[in-house]
Amino acid sequence: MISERQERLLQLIIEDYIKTARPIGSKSLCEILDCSSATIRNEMSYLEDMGLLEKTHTSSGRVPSEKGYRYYVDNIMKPREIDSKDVMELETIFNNKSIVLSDAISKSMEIISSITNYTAVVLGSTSRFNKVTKVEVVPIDEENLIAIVITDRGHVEHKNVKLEEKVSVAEIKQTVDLINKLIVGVPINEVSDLLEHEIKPIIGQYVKQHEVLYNAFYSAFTDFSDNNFKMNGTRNILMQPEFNNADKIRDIVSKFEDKEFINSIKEEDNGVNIYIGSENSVDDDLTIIKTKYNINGEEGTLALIGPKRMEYDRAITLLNYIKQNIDN
Amino acid sequence: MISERQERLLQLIIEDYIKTARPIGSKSLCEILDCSSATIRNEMSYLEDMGLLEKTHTSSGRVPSEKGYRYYVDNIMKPREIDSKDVMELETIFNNKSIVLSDAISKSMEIISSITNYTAVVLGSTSRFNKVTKVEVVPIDEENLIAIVITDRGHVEHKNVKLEEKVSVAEIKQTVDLINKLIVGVPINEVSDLLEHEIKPIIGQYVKQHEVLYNAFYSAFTDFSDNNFKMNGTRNILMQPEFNNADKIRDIVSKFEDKEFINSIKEEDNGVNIYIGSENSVDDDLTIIKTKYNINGEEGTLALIGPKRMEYDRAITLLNYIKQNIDN
DNA sequence: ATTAGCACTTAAGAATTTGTAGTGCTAATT
DNA sequence: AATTAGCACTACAAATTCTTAAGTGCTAAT
Repeated sequence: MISERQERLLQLIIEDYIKTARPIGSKSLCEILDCSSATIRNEMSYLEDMGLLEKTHTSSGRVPSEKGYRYYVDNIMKPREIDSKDVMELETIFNNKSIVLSDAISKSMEIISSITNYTAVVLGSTSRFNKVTKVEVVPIDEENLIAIVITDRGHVEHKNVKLEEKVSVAEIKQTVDLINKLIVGVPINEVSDLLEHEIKPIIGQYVKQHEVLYNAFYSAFTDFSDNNFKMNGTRNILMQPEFNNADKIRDIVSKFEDKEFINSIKEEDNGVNIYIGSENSVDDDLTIIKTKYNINGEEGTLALIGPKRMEYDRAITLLNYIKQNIDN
Repeated sequence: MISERQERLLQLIIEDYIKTARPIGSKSLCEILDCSSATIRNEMSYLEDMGLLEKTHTSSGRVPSEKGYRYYVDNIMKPREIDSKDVMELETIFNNKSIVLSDAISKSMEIISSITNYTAVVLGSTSRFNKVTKVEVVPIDEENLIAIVITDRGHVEHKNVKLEEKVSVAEIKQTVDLINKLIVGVPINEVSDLLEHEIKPIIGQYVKQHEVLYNAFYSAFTDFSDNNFKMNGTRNILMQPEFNNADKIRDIVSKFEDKEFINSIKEEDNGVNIYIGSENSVDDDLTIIKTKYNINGEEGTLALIGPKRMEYDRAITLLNYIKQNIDN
């Protein structure tokens, strides 16, 4: 068990370390805890035995361990009130009635990145439950056409398609009409099945060059994974003093280059999830806090990436604020 | 003036330095140039006086100066035949008839980045001369709609629009029909003018809530600058030994974060342009080679970013190869 | 339970040493 | 006149040592 004083000590060490990024020595806390450095050393030693603190070398001050941060987040930290300075800019975004939600989200994450100096990620993806509202095809010339799919939640997907052979405009129109008749209202995760099993045979009956056209549309409809991915303030995280090392920075930049990296983290629950160091699969030296939103079938992921000594309370509060605003 | 032997020496030094990234000493070239190191030192000293070589310190070997690279590119280097290994993968992409040009470009730049270990950039933008083929509006609910604009060259732009007040479906349809009637065939750079001076007054006559609708469409049509920007292999450039320094890497990453950075370089001519070090406005330690394509009104920029000791001949040849393939 | 006191540890920085890869210059050689 | 051998010199780079400062743990006294 951990005494009240020990918990208070842990809090002081973590919060100091978050600010300064330097190991904390026993002497520096004497006044605050109103006892001698020896006493503090004893307590520190106990916290180290519990795995909550670490030393960088035998005679160094203490640094929070991953477990220490976890303890702090779970037991000590209180979700702080959102800062009035912070909220100002964000509020104007969400109050602006003429701004579309997805833009509001991007914009607000930009702001969060810049005020926290962490890296913000928005990964918007269309829910599988979006239903097709309309399929539109615009011929460009005899070989090229554009297929556009619109869902009931306002998601638009378009794809340039190159036909391997020339196909008459009439046939294209016929095909599209057929598809439209059969496909509207179908959730997009069922589209490819439907295409293959129901629509394909029918096209075959009516359309001469059905193979060519079918292939073209099939590829247009199945490639729905064109996620919109936005990252703000990559540089911010690199500026943190713990990453003052060329190889470490290269490593992080490399990881960020794969746009799927954020998906490698499995969600725990529906709230704001915190992955400290090795709890995330991206990098042991990073903390990633992450949440999902799902508003009318448009779903997405928000994440904030910082060093392990992140200002947890502030970051969580901010991310929560955005989530609240999206959900309302 | 520079003698033949001096030019040969310069070439040897540059090509060696491109490979090794280490200063070249006089002794190492004795055998190749068939003379003593003292002679080479004399020649080197002359090349240094000409500003083509530099030393990192008084007793170091020589390193090419920016002027040296420039001389090399302008006078010594011969555009080398494209490597058969390099061309293989690229060829299959451009020979694949069912792949759309813009995808072929992205894909091939990806490959170039990975085989050269430089960073590749594709910045596609729609030419101002694309003409509007169709305007489509899909209502999502009473407050939201999607405006889609398609051009004759296959460019699709869509925008979610939030109406400040509820507008009847009939009115929306009326407005769209009006716009469609007047706007099809107009180059997109003239659209906003047309909207303002010709269409606005007409909408005013027929449509009750013309203000709301007009504002919505105006913002949808003017925001055409949604360039598609792709960068491959950011990490590659950071791995170069000359950037083995945390601050330098941070600096470069920061510069790359602004998607407009590549536009800050002014094109010289229509071919493949080379900007060595301070010749580009991005970073004194980088060389950027850059070219434009314009095929049927779809135009864009390709760039390859490497260290100053870039394999100029190879990089130029590769970029040229892509350009050729796009143009045909 | 707390604390004063002291021996001990380690990293980090400064100063010193040593080695090495190179230079420039001069005088001799071709 | 161009080339080269020879040598004194330079500056970094890597290894070594020295010094300091900030911390610890432990013991014995309070």
